[in-house]
Amino acid sequence: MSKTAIVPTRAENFPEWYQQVIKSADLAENSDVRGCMIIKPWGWGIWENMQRQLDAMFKATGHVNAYFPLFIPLSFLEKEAEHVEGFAKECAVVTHHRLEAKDGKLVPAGELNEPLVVRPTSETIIGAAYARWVRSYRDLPVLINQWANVVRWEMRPRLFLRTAEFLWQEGHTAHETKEEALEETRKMLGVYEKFAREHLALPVFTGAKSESERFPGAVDTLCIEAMVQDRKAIQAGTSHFLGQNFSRASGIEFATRDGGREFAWTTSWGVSTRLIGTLIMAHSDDDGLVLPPRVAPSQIVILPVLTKPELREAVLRAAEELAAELRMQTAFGESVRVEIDRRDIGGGTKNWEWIKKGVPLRVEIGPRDIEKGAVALSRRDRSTKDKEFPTRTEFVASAGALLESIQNGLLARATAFRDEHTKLIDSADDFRAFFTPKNEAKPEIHGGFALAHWDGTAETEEKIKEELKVTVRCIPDGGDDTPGVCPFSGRPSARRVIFAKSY
RNA sequence: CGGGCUGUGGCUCAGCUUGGUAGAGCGCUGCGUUCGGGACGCAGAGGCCGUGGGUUCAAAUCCCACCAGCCCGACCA
Repeated sequence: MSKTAIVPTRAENFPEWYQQVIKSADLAENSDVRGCMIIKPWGWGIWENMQRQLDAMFKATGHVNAYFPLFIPLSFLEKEAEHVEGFAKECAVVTHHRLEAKDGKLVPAGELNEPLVVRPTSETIIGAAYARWVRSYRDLPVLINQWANVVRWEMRPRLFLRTAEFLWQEGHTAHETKEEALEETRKMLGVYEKFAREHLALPVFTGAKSESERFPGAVDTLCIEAMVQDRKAIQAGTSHFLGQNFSRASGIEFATRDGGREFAWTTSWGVSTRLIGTLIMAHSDDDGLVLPPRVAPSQIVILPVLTKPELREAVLRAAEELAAELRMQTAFGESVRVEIDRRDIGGGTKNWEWIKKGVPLRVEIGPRDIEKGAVALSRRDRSTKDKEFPTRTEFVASAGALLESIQNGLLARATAFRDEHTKLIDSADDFRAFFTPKNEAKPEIHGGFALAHWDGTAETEEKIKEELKVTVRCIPDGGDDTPGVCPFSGRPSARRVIFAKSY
């Protein structure tokens, strides 16, 4: 048995492995406020890349950015009945606006006339603004996105996957017609799917949520659903068709082309820092984080071999020169991101730190390499022992292609994994067997996505959830839509849906 | 919000049963030897033992209360 950098391994204890990967890669940590995390530079670097790349895709589809307030008047939240019900239990509420010293302590003072809710999402406050901005069909569509933090007071937080405060983007659009709004909802789901696949190397299923999993207040919730290495599903992004529910609640009304009045058709769509958690669980291994090059804060780290003091200067200079040449190369249409680790610590320790951080390419350069005009190259998608020795020139010329091949390799691997654990299931017994671990005391990784028929009722869904903790993750687009029989109720089923345990 | 467990240097923990001068490993700092796969030696810094009260000549240790965290449940787009 070989030693792994992460203890325990994925097979031994997946949730604990996940925490250790984050810690070892120095991505984030829990803060002094329960449920809130500190995102450290390496983790933030990933988010910055996601933001930059997604933002470009939003702009390319005609959206602009704006910013709406963190605080929402309580009365706004009350406007949409289902919305209230969905979020009321997890809202942080601001009731005072001042602190006064009393017995050496600070106590809240200056009670607000109307409490303010820290946004759990922004439909209501953005709706109120749109109601003022939209007068005529000529004012439509409104295509706005905002990058923001939101707060949902979660009982059981987990770094990146579910935190009380998290970062996201929320797009909010208003349209003249139902068809246009539906098209927008679809279009943005497509953007998410493409981003997940091409940038995060995550194959995802797209589809619609069942009634019970729908966004509170939405007519329809579309989602991208990913599978991670413990074979559970994770909702990685959602796009909602809100119909006229929110425009009616907020009064987004416009004069139609024929002189009538109508409520606008709205959508909203978002992805969050949860994508980072998804990324970690999808690609990382027992030696730590594995990053798709496209979102890696640094794609190549140069590790100068600093042995003899008299050679130090020369080695560092060679490292600088190599870095400069690499930065002139491109991968994915951007210039290659390179950093040099100049720290004077043990070479082995340093190397392992970068393995755990998941940097795609590690390049050692020392006196012997300089002499031979070579570098020692290691890829994060290969064994940690593998080392190649291309010439320096070869390496520089191939750097971009190497990164792209790592990116493609990760996607291929994740796709194979997902396909291997996606099964057509037709009987209730097979379904139970699929989702039941062999060792109840210490459940092993089991299950996956079950493509099974479902009668479409919330009762059947609830029954399955009770028994197996398995839910309908999505009613997938495309694929097999032949009718069948629901194995749980015997009633007719319009088509197969994806069942899985989920995050 | 229920049930269980845990709070001791930066981190992981021992010490508590049976009260008597605060411990280890890792990490950190300095010096030296090392260095192409997780180095070693020596010297050092660093702690109101979660908080408050009680018992006692004496409390990390016993008792009570509170606070915080973790796990399990409930809850969760």
